[in-house]
Amino acid sequence: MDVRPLFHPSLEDITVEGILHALSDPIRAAIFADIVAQECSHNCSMFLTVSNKAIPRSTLSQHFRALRDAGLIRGERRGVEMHNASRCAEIEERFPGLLRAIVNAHTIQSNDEAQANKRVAKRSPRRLVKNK
Amino acid sequence: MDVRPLFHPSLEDITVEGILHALSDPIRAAIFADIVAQECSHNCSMFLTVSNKAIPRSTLSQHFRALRDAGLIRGERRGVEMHNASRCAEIEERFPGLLRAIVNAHTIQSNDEAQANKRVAKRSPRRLVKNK
DNA sequence: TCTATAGTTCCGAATTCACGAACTATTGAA
DNA sequence: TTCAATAGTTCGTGAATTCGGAACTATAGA
Repeated sequence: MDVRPLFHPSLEDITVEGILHALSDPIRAAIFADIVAQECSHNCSMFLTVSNKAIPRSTLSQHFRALRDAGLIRGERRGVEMHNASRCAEIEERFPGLLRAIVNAHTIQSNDEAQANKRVAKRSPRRLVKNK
Repeated sequence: MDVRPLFHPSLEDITVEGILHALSDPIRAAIFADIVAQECSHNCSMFLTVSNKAIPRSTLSQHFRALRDAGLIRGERRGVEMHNASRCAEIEERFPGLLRAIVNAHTIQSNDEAQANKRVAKRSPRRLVKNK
C-alpha cells in the first residue's frame, strides 16, 4: 500500500560530484556499465553477483539507490521487480562526454586487469589478481 | 631530517575508481581544476580558502595527499613549500579523455551555479545559493 | 640561535558504509 | 481467499572514513 515513489533528481539537480562519487565504487561502476551496455531493462537481482563476488541484497539495494540519487539511472517498479534504465542521454545534454569517458576508462582498466591475470595465470595457474 | 619522500603511484597503478573518488569531493575538485588550469607551480597554502570557504591546514594537507595517492598530481618539496603539478598528460595516455571530460563538466556546473546565483541575487540581494 | 612559514601527524568526534534481520509488496498456486 | 515464494526496502549495529584542532617537523631568513 505504501509504495512510496522512487526519488529521482531532476536533470539540473544532478551534480558532477554526485556522479563521480556514485561511480567511484567498483560494484556500482560495474552495475552501471552493464545497464548502459545492454539498453534493455534490468532488474536488480541480476546483480546478486558482480564480477564473481556475491553481494548481499540489502547492500545491492543501497547501491541502486545511490545510482538513482546521483541521477545515473531511472528505476521503475514493474510488478514485483524493478526496471532500471540509464539516464545517459539526459546527462549527455548537460555534461557532454562525461559518462562516455568514464565508462570507457573503466573498460580500459578491466581489459588491463584481464591481461595482467592472463600473465599471472600462465606462471601460477590458480590465483587471480584483483578479485578480493 | 625525516623528510620521507612523497608517495606517488606509478601510472599503471592509477585506477579509475581512485580518480573518481578523489574528484568527487568539491574542494579537491576545485584544487585540481586550478592546478590544471594554471600550469605554473602551485603551493598548498594558495588554497587556504577555496571558493570563499576557509579550509583548515590539516584538512588541506589530507586533500593534497588524496590527490597524490590517486595519481592526479605530483608534489615536490622545494625548500619550505611544495610544488604541485598535474599528471594529466600521463593519465591521458592511459585513460584518454577522462580528465578533460571531468574538468569540463565541473566548469559547466560552476557556470550554471553562477547563473543561478545571479538570478537569486536580483530578487534577494544578500544570500547566495550553494556556498554553505 | 630565534622566529616565522609550510606542511604533516595524531587523535577524538562525526559522518558514512556494509550487511544481517526483519519487514513490505506483488505474484502465482492451492 | 489464503499461503508461499520472490523482489526489494528499512533498520540497527559495528567497521571504516573523514574533519579539524593541537602538537610537531623541516626550512628559510633575520
